[in-house]
Amino acid sequence: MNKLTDFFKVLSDETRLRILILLYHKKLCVCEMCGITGESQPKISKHLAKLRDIGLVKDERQEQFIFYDLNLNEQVYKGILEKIVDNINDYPVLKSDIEKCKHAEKYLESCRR
Amino acid sequence: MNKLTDFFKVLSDETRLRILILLYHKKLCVCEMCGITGESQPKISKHLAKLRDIGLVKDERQEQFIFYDLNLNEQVYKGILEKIVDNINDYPVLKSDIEKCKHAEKYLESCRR
DNA sequence: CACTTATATACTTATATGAGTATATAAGTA
DNA sequence: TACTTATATACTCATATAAGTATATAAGTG
Repeated sequence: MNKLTDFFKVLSDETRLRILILLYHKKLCVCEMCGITGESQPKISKHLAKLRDIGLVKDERQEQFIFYDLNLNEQVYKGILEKIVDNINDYPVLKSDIEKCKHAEKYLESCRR
Repeated sequence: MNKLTDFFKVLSDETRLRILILLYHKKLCVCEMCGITGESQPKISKHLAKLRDIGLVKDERQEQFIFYDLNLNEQVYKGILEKIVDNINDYPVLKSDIEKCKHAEKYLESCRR
């Protein structure tokens, strides 16, 4: 059951929740996630590291960028994220993130600030 | 969204998760929950207090006992608990709790140890 | 009204967690 | 091979959290 409670601990942090909901929709690289969420790179990277450690995401380098993708083995986890997405209108921040992620590429250029 | 992340923080503690899944099945008093889970009374009470504070459970006195019941306003929350229950075979502790809660009354007598 | 019982809370302590800043690493490019 | 860029990690500090023990409270009972 630790795996389940650990999963909920992941979701209990807003930044991580935003990341997971983003990745639920699209494979993204770190600087895209920074751009979309407005959070700093170390912050995003650190949370991604946690997600990676417990196997919820996987990373893959594509040229200069490292792209992250969901890696949800358990059906339960997928179902829970799905519940949130189904009620996305209740969560404006998540909804706005998803909108922005449709044009994620534009955050690639502006990666360096 | 804080409400959502707070909900997940609730679920990230094993004791609270056990309590919520129990209450999902049956209205219970504190000492029944202690008996079923094997956890101490202050521990259970403290976690119930948190659940009460954020409005996830409601309490009601019946004679000597104070019974707790789920108070899930949001459909999302109900849906998430449902996902867990649907996969209860993956979580032996929760499954055993539910079994025990079918005979919860017997923990009323033995409340005082 | 004293006593018991069920539950709640206070206090202490140990541990975990997250943020920010600075720095390291590793791959790509000139 | 030096330089840049993208990402990861280390370090520090402030805050949050959970557990255990002791104690308070509030209702019921003799």
